[in-house]
Amino acid sequence: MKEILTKNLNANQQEAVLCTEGPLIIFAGAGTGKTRVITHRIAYLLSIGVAPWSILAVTFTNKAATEMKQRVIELSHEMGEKVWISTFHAFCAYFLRVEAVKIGLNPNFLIYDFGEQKNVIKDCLKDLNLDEKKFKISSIADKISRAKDDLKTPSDMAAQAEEDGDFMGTTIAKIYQLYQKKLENSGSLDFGDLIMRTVVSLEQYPALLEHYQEKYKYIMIDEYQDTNHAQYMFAKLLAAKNKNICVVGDDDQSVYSWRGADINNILDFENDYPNAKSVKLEQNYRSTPKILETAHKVVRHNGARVKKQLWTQNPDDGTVSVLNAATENDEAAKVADLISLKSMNSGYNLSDFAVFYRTNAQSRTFEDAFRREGLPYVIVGTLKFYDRAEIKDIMAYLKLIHNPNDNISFKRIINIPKRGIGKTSVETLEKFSITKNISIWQAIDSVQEANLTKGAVAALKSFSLLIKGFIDLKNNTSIKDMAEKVILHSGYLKDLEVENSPESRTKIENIQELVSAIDDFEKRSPDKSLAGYLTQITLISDIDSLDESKGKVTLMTLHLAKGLEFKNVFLCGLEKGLFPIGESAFNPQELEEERRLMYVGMTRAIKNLYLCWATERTVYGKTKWNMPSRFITEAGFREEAIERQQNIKNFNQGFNRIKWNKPSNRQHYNNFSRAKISYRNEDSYNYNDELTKDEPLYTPTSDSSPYKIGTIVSHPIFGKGKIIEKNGIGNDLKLVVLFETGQWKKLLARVANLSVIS
DNA sequence: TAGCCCGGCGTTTTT
DNA sequence: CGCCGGGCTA
Repeated sequence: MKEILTKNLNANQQEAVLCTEGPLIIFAGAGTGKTRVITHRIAYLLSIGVAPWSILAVTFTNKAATEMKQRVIELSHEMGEKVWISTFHAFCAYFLRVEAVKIGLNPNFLIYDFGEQKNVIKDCLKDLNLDEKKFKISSIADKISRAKDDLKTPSDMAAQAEEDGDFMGTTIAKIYQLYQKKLENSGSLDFGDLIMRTVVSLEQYPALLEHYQEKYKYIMIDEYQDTNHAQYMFAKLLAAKNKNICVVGDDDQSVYSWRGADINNILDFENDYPNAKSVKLEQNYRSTPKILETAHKVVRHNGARVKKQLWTQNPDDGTVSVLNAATENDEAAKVADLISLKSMNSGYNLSDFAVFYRTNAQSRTFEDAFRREGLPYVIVGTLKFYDRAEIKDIMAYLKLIHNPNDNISFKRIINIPKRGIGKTSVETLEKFSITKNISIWQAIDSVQEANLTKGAVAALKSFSLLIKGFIDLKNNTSIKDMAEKVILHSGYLKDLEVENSPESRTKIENIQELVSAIDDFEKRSPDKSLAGYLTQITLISDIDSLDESKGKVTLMTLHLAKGLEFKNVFLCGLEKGLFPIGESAFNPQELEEERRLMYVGMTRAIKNLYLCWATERTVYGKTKWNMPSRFITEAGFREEAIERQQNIKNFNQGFNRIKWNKPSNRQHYNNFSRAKISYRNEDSYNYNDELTKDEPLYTPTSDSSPYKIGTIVSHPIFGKGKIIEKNGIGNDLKLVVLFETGQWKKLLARVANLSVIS
């Protein structure tokens, strides 16, 4: 068995797999077979007689957890099924549900997502008479979340603020306190509570802690570099008895400090567990040596890191190159061109391409360019399916049916669809409920006392009847039927049907999708309760369903790219001020995190890596001239010369001529390549010839040459390329060809020796 | 109560 | 530039 489980592993991987007892830290660099090691280690534990229910493996994403679980099952079959593999949050939610009574928690608690958290905070500000302009909701939400990450209670926060003489902090502590009270009143927990309540309960109830310590004799924590203090304590408490804790991570890929992750957890592991064994996985199975070298050149600029360097036996093919564009539209157009070129002529599928950017706002130009080019793409975003308004509305109904005291859900749907219960009515009712110390729902029953208009009272009564009707059905109706009844009887669907706009039709489709997702859940999940469903929903995200994007280019932020790999990667917007973003260049710690993000992005690439930047970029309606990102120079691309051509005016005339005379799909090549900038490293040249200033960019329509814009050609030295500009005719015909390496050349057709491919 | 207009604001976001 | 939310008006 041991042989079977280790024969496909390298020496270091084997060492990690076979080390089962005592604390172990595995530094697993990008693409070094981390999941392989974790899953084999679990399988090995099972093979030597460890009971499956005594192994606990936690990660951060559902995607990682699902994948891990699947691979463990492949290796260990039924035994693998019984191993607990999940996210921190899912485990804690389960723990709190099971132990709720013991630890004084409402066992029917639901989980508030970020949007609901913000609504609660908004209510708190109103109650405390605080100005939303002074106390920004999202920043308060952030502070409260960070406090929970650090296991700080409202009074901890208040004490700290007083010690520091921090008036703002004192107020935030008050908000935090009220916020907790409101969560408790509505029987809800937020994400941070899941972890914090678990840790606090384990600390508070020694018998409980001992039980779980006994149960989980082997603990594995994935992505350890991203753990926050609460998660760190969680692992530490559970492992304290048996000390069989195995953490896996890569300090070079820690990019979530702004969410409370503490990179010191991984850096200090060997101090926490003095007899810990440490294994470094440095052989990379993903990328070319060139990509790894370039990525290392960047990340080695960081001070706070464990020294290590990835190496590989992979062949040294593929390219790393810098792609400069004139504007953000030009950047997107060039990327789109390269992708269509390579996918049509070099045997790549569209799903082999990914475009990464630092901010979500950058996705727009790519969407435009891809649509123009007819390239299918998928944006993996933060807007989850379950974040869509119509989905949240239906979910709010379900939540309210589950727990009518949920004020946030109540307020969300009280007037959706419109029932004539406006802001003022709700406000009056809520104030009334606060004075009576009951939920808004409960207040409806004594609504006569609340000084409301007759119409509002009647509307509230009928709303109350509607919800009560649903509640009566709750125990003998499936969730799917319940959802369908809600959609129908609330009038929600009817409103959308009457509207009959493209948007409303999309909403109806989404709602239908929700119903089938619910159906699916009820068929597959062992826990078919409404509470089970609502919990599961809150804990999933967009990226979990990424696999479906076959045949499409993937667009996403760098943060979402972690853990993925693509044959061709475009890192875009590599400009000063954009990446590293904002002021972070001035703060060493933030700069190092940005650099790790760059490293994460680079190490996603299997074959070809493009570092893209635009000389000019319009952000928030303002056009700015940019310098290339320091990460480009750190990657070893020497800045040979930067000389900007300012002749934009002349150029725009050319643009206009193209636009009016030939409204083709090429118009996004306006102000093409005005920057004369060249970069080189050892074996990757990227020299942009300067275009002659006065040439007309107008392309004659009567032209018999085989070279058209969009034609794919092959050059004896530069390889395959696509014609993206042409000027002149006959012997003077000049072409601008964008080659697969990302470099582009201006060529005189007469002498260039091009052959037409398609 | 509901719809419109204006002003402020705009990193990243595993759960 | 474009979105969202608050405040004002019909």
